[in-house]
Amino acid sequence: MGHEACARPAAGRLPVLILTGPTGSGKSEWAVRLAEQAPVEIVSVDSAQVYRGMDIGTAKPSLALRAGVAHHLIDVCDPAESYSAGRFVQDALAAIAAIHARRRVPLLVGGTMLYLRALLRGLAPLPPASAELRQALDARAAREGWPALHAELARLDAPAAARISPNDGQRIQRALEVHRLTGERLSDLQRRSARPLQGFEVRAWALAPPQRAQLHQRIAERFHAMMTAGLLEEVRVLYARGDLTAAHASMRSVGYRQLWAHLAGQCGLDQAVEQAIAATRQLAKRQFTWMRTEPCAEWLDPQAHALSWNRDVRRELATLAL
RNA sequence: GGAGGGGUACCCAAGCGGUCAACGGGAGCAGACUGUAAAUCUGCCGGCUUACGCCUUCGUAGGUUCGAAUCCUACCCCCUCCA
Repeated sequence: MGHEACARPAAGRLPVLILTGPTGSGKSEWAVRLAEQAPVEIVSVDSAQVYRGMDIGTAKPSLALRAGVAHHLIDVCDPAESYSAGRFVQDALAAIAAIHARRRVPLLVGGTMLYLRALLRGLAPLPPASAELRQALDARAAREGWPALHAELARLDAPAAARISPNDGQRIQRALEVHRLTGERLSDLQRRSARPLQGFEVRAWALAPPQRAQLHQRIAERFHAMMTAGLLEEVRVLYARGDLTAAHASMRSVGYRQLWAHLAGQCGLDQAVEQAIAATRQLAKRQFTWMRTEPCAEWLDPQAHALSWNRDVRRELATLAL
């Protein structure tokens, strides 16, 4: 993905491998199998696996598995905090550097496409979120409605407002926040961004199950398996902590959000499960949309290419002098 | 057997003579996406069509009417209550 992935290697650049795909496409298994047979360490690109205590619902690799194969950027954040794309870029670059220092190859695996894009194309130098500001903006939006704040944004940063829907509270909020924090327009700041992976040789693959219906089937089965594995209990523990709310980024994750609503008495369990499965399908669909706009990843059919991919990558890695 | 209530597009559901291919919601499909992104938002959503438009729909079959998802008749199915 990104232009780097298209460029053919200049000799001597350090390799960075990327394996992405929609939820349930099997990328984690592929990655682990490769890492068991090659000098590869896995860097998770997953906005939910970063949270501690969210294991079953995020399909997090088990501790036993992680003891055998190095995984990075898992369990790095408490669910009461919010992780972010900016933090991910920092953390991922640090992990990549550390892996290279061990003369091994980083394999970035995950489906959080914004994180991947942030790493490949870079983020503008924007300030991090301000909880107080956001709270104030939320309060105003509750009174006046987001369209009113959108109108304000149109006065402060017309180009940004033009791109953002008057109903897109999240983006209106961020644009206003950035303006308030920096005195500059988001649309100006976004013109500047470095390319974090510029110096590396990047190879990217995307697992794309060709049959949507089959993926949907898998997604449903996987969620039911999570329930059997104790997902409801896991969410109940988080619910019982007392310091988390449905508004936390962590608790808005697929599966957690719906089961949280059930625990809060807002719907029956069957309904929550059904909604969680639908939300997972929708997530997978959005991931496809990202994948289609990133022309530089090579698409693979997970059924057809599992063995050949593994073999080809190992062969390629063997030629690298680390 | 008797008394009520109901059958609307993939699902739920409004409509109760024209302005109805039929309000809403869900699901689905497509798209956007720069520090919340497993988030947030946008468009499409009976069929054919780029569109104008045309065609087929509101349990089934008839009927009333210039005109019916909406009124009448018969029939089929579902639910509740009484027997």
